[in-house]
Amino acid sequence: MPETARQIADDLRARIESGELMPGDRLPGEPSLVKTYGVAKMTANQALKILVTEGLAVAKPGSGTYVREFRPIRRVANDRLSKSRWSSGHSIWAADVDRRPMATDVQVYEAEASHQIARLLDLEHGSPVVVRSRKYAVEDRPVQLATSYLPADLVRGTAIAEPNPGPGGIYARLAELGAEPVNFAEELRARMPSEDERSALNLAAGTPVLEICRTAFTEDERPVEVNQMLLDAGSYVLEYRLSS
Amino acid sequence: MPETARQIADDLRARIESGELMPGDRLPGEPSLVKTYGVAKMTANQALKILVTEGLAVAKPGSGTYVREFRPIRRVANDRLSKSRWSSGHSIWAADVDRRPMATDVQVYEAEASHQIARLLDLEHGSPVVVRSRKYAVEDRPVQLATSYLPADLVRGTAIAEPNPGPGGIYARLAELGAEPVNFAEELRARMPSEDERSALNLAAGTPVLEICRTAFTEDERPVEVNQMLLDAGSYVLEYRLSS
DNA sequence: GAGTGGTCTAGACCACATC
DNA sequence: ATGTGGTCTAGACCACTCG
Repeated sequence: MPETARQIADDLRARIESGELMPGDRLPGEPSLVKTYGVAKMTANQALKILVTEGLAVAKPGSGTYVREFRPIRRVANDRLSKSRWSSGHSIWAADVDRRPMATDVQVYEAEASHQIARLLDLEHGSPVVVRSRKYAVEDRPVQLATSYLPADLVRGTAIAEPNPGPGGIYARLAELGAEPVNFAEELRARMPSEDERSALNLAAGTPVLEICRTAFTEDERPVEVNQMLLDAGSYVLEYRLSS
Repeated sequence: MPETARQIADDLRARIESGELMPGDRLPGEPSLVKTYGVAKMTANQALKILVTEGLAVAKPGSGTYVREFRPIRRVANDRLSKSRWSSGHSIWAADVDRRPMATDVQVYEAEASHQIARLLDLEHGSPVVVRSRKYAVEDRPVQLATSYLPADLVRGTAIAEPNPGPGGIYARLAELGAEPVNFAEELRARMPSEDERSALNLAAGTPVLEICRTAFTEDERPVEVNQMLLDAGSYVLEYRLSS
């Protein structure tokens, strides 16, 4: 009778999806599964691990394995300017709107542009760039890493090169420099995190990350900022609004 | 000496990230790891499985475990109308532009709107909707599932209720009905797939999915279509362009 | 202290690939 | 026919949490 671990996982998954086991509930433990299914302890362990890697459950050593909860943050890409006329409110996933990530651990320094960054910013390889690296957290839980790159020749000596760029953020400062960003291109991808990323974001196993690379352009199509973001996919729902 | 499986996985991961092992290369097999690390076979198995669930490797039973390749398709959300002035070409991830997904397995039928769909389409719960379900594939590999819902009162009896909606697709037909979609809202989320989804998309373990729910609105802000998509995250890079 | 998940071993059988 | 990954067992030790 092989395939046992998967079948146990299937059983438990069905009980989760049917609503019998609700988010936050404790799943049957390993000893319980050993008894009810007549399998070895390690098989029971693997069955639970399947649910964990699927993102359906979270293991708390010493306590139990629990059905995962999903309470995402809503990130509206067109936030700054869209008057959000059509379709505000018609959302498919419930999300806490009021929980807003706060920036922590801001680090600012100057470095040489990598090939990739240089290409995106229309710079020579090795040109100096100001790097702004920061972590965002909600209720002490990290949810996003972000690193911005700006041409050093443009922003050196301004508030943009300081940890706190002042009211309105770096975009307000860029506008004051005559380089207001008005167009944005976002490239987006989902994947599993590396070990480093998993520990930095304190991710449970089975949680993917959303990798976003946003380039900001001025009115005359000059790239002035590249922002590389890494989001905990279990904490975010992204929203985009597009018009013809 | 516990933590062995993770350490072996760390070693192999480092060799992948350093470029010593390239995409498509074969990783050391279980017997090899048993010898070089002096561990039990199952520990070697788990080490390889860690890399698989991280999406870094693909196991081919009977053959070996290989470094995964990433050759995404580019999906430009603003495709239809953006003149793509600023920043075409400045992309961060290499992507095959010419590989375009083709629709297969188109199914069209009428059903009653669920709570969710009814709310998004501004309909009464249980109102009739036309459902268009289809699968997209590239070179015989499935990459996307999509299901569209449209008010049956609007589209019943038109080409939209046929498997092949004709040139220009259903949006051209909607325009002919005086309900041309001009505004779109996309909600997006990444997560691990269910078993059903994994088999439908033929996903390797360790591959997340991108879940997109797009609502299309007419000029007078009336929702006329809800399209729920499920993308193989290992096959896609999404691009969005935003303007002030 | 009792219970939990996490991990490892040593050995076994299977289905499948490749040759 | 050989080698591969996939899985299971039975028993063991650990670190942790909880009452």
